[in-house]
Amino acid sequence: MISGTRNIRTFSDDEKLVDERRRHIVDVAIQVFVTNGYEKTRMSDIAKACSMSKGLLYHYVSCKEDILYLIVNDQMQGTCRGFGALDERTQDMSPVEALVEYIKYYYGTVDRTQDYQVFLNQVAARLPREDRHMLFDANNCALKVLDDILKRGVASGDFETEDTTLMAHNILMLGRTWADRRWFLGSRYTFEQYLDIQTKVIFKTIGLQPPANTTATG
Amino acid sequence: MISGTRNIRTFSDDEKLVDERRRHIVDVAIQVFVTNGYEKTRMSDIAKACSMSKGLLYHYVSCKEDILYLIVNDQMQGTCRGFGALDERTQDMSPVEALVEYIKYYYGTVDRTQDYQVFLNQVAARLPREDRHMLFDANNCALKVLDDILKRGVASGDFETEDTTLMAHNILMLGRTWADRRWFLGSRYTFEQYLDIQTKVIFKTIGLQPPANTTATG
Amino acid sequence: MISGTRNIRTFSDDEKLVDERRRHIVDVAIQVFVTNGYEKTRMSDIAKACSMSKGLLYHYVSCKEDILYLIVNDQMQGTCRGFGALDERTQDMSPVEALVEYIKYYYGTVDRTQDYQVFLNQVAARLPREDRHMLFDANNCALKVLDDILKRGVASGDFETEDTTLMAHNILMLGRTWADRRWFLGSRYTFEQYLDIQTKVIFKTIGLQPPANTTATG
Amino acid sequence: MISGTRNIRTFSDDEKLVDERRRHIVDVAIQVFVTNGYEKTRMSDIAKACSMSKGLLYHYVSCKEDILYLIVNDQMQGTCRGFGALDERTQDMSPVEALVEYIKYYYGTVDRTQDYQVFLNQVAARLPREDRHMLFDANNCALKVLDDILKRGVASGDFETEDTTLMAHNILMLGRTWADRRWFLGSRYTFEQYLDIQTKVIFKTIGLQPPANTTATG
DNA sequence: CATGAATGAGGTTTCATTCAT
DNA sequence: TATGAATGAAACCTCATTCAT
Repeated sequence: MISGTRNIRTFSDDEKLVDERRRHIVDVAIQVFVTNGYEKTRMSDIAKACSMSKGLLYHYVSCKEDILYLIVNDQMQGTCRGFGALDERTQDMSPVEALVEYIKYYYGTVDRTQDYQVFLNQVAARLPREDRHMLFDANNCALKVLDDILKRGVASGDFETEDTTLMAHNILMLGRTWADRRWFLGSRYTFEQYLDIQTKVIFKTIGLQPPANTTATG
Repeated sequence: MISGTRNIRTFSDDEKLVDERRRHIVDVAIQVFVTNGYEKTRMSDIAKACSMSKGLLYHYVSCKEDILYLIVNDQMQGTCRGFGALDERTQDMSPVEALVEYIKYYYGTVDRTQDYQVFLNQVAARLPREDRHMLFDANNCALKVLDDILKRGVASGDFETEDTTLMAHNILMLGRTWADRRWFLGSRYTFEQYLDIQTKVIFKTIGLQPPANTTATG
Repeated sequence: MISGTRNIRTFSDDEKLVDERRRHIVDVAIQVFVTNGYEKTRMSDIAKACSMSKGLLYHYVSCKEDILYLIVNDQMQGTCRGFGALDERTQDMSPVEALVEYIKYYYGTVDRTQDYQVFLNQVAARLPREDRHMLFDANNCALKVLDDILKRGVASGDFETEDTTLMAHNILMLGRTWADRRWFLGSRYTFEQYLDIQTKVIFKTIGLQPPANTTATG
Repeated sequence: MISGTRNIRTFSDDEKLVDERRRHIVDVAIQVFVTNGYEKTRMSDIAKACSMSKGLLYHYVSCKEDILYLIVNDQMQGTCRGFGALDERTQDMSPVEALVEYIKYYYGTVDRTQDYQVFLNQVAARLPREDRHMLFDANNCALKVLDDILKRGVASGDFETEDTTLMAHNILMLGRTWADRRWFLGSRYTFEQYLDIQTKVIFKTIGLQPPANTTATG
């Protein structure tokens, strides 16, 4: 399930076990990496956090970089799956509803994966060049869905914007910011407030009246 | 001149020489760090790039982290100085003029220091906690000036925005994005185009007509 | 049957099964060792090549060195048995016939066990001191039989040589050489040619006319 | 001077020092390898034997295999140089004198480098394929000189042998044997005796009267 | 009897930092 | 002031061996 394109050496033939263990390793390692930083984290730290011996860890992964790959790949697949579902879900909505749904979904995701977002900033440059495409792919996944919504809105006359792609990009970036600058934003707004205000700002930017009720739960 | 709050061990008494050498180290090291990453860069790499021996490098710096500190500190001081000057320069302008000037200045700075911006993402988490304040300070420096401009604009009725601080923050973030996402934006826009479009977007967001002529070259 | 002096731990009481399995392990392991080298071969490689689990392998052998011991011991016993039979077979022959028979037999053995011979060079120094005697024993086995033949030949006036033991040793060494230097000799002679020429050389060395017909196929 | 074809990573630019240190490492490491075996020897063992820290050892050598390469390369170059000189020295001699000189030289070399010869047997199979040529080269070096001598002797009617190359090879192998089987030969002969007897045997093999006086020093 | 997941000691290699010259 | 040889702690990774199932 985490297994993407790259093939990672294993000493076990039990595919189910390997997936399970890698799932565990990914879940644990990301926490350790986020806390200590990628470079400062030793393989033994990860092993300990996984309640495994170093040796066993190396049964499922052939080197430290593999873990990085697994983490990024896992997140990227999750991202794409999430936006795929969102895309379908918003097909029947009006552009405005779809936009609101999108923002709510994406900003929520950022909020839930703050640690990962920050971590990604640190390690993106470390990823071997042949693996960078994952970042592009995930970005495009997210962008495409929003771009479509904006295009529909422009076509229907709901939205005013010259460049839907840049607008989509901007909306994404302001979401990402919630993670990048939590040390600044976190002390000023709750997530709900941030979502609310930014939604209003975005609405205004594309020439819409602010939504009556953005957050579903109120 | 680069020496901020932190005191860094030196074996030299000639303060002028120390500053000169540190200036050189900072300028060179940032390039090396940006190219290879902080962790992958060895002290000997830096020494070689500086045309110094390792021993001499350690005359001006007591450890690798010192170099990181010097780099960030240098940039942060530059930032604050720049925004200080900008602040004075915009005092006599109308809010609209000041805003345009601000955006032009900040986005230009981001463009010129792209590498540093990206590098900072990687190493921010590595900075010892007692040095993180530099990031806050630089951020506040930049934010304060813009916030003032926005507040003046709101007061004068030129701008419409509920939360000037968030708006200022957004404007900054969209500038930073030019560096963070150059792999996406760089292939779609020249810097001038990006500046132009984002200025328009910002204007719309705060209820202004787009400026007649934002970029100097038109 | 393979079990020599040393007692090797087993988890099985079924002696016949143990012998059978060890026979298999020895036959397979020597191939793997010869291909990869003793040190580079992992126990899991051997287990896999034997179509066993590592655990089962350890039922018949207590450590890696045991396998080495079993291999050398097996070969050494085979050698001694072979030369024992040869000894009996040549008792009734004339010294000249016996010598020819000996050379044919020994050189043929070397040819058939080339890999083992080369392998032995690599690992002889690795054998624990208390197991080295196997090499001496096998050497003496082979030497004794030949020495006897030469002595008979000298006594009968057929052979001329001052030092039968050294002569015997030389004859053995030139046989071993077929394995040691196959990268040189193999491209110049077939085994039959090599056997033929060396037999002639040996004959001349001990003052005999070359044999009319040494190899069976002529 | 030890530097052959392969380029080995260094952290020092002082070529003279590097050569000197590598010379030392080679001289020491071969002793350690011979005593403990290549695989059982740890880099720290070599470092200690060289009175260096592990780290310094790695300044002159990039991995354990490099040391093996240096040793083999060094010996092989020494071999070729030695046989080159021998070749020149024997040009003006009669074939018989040249042969005696050759045997004395080669067998003496084997005697002096016993440890290395045995070591080479152990590690030949470990050498990366691209480095094996060194063994061929050294072998050919030695063989060529002897082959020439034998050919001259055959041409002059001094020697009788059908196949000079095989004869040369045999002579070499019986020399090598002094090292390979010192555990057998060493207890029966002194080196001088061995040299003496084998010279006689070789003489007889090529149809010569035994030399009046083989060992120069008597 | 049979399996292969699990262990952890131990080996190789790296590199920030020191210090004699 | 300037050098770079030297150090050694610490990281990564391997694999013989064990043992619960």
